[in-house]
Amino acid sequence: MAVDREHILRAAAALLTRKATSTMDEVAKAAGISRATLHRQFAGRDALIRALEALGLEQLDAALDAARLDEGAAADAVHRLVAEVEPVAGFLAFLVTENQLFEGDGMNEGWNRIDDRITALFRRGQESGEFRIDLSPVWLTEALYGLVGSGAWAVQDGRVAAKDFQFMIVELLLGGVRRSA
Amino acid sequence: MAVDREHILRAAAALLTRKATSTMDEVAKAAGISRATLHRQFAGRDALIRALEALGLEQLDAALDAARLDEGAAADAVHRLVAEVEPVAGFLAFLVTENQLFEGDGMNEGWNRIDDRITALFRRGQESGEFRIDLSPVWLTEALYGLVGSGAWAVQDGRVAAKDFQFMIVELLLGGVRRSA
DNA sequence: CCCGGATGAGACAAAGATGTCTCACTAGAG
DNA sequence: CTCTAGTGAGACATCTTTGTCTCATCCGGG
Repeated sequence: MAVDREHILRAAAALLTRKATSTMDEVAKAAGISRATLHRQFAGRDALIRALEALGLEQLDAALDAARLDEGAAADAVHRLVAEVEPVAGFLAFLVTENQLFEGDGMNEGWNRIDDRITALFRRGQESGEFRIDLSPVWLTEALYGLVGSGAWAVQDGRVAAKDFQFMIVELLLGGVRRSA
Repeated sequence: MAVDREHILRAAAALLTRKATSTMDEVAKAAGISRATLHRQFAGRDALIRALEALGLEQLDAALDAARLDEGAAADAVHRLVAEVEPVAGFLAFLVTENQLFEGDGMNEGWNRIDDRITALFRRGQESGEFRIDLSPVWLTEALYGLVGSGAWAVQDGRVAAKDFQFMIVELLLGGVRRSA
């Protein structure tokens, strides 16, 4: 009878990605449980958001692992990265927005780890001569987040086709990063 | 003794750009007026947000006018566009985020006008042969929003220098759009 | 100088969300 | 079958924000 904590988080993520201001009651209904049970699993809204953050970081880390960022050409790694991140793009956009609210207090160290891994990829591309060096790896990482977020929203709003997600982002990003540009 | 409505809006924009969940009381304090007076000027929070939206659209329209999007090379127009938009980048990011909450109901027609003007610029660049044609103007417009938003946040968080704002965005965007990429 | 309109401060109720608690019910283990 | 832990439903108080209202005060125009 034990509720599936993972299931609750995924339902909450799906709902909050669409409507970030959903109430605990709405989250509970979306997960198919009562508000009381939701509260038994997560002490409060903050705890739920933190748990979602942990889940998102976990999924991102897994995506980065699957993308094998330190193998082969950096450009190919970017391709794999965007491909692996696509399934969690909407969720990521939600977390990034939500994270901006946590200004100052307890910034989860996990974000720095993700940032570092992606930044390292861009730096590797620069050092290998694949990428131009007049755009900092930190900015490229931020830009990637922005493009992924824009892509996720554009797809969700139906302004662009979902099948073009990877192509659009990778082509635009790499085109600007490629040294031959 | 009449309060400066424009001043209130600018103060509200500056505050809400940093903390989107600020209360009416905080907004009033930031504007240097009482909550009662704030309420006399704007019927409620919704009215305030709508007024901010109108202000933002007005500023964006002015920025687009100043950028003379239909003059000269499309790439140069993009340069001018980013330069003109920079001062309102943070504000724009706030409005775009806030706008996503207004799902469905009264979408302000002004956004479509802005979208159309920028989309037309990219289309012009494609038709003149300056820009590659395998990335849709609609996506490029969305991507520009994403990059501007990322740039604004990165500058605000101190991750990149403010003086690099234009260069970073234009170089990354154009590099991906330039046909020779 | 006097008056009117606007403001600031604060009280007040209403609404929404949250967190806690109780109680009946049910599924599953033993 | 019985017992128990976990669940759903809902009541309840609390907190925050919002929107309204009143009243004293102040500033400027006539």
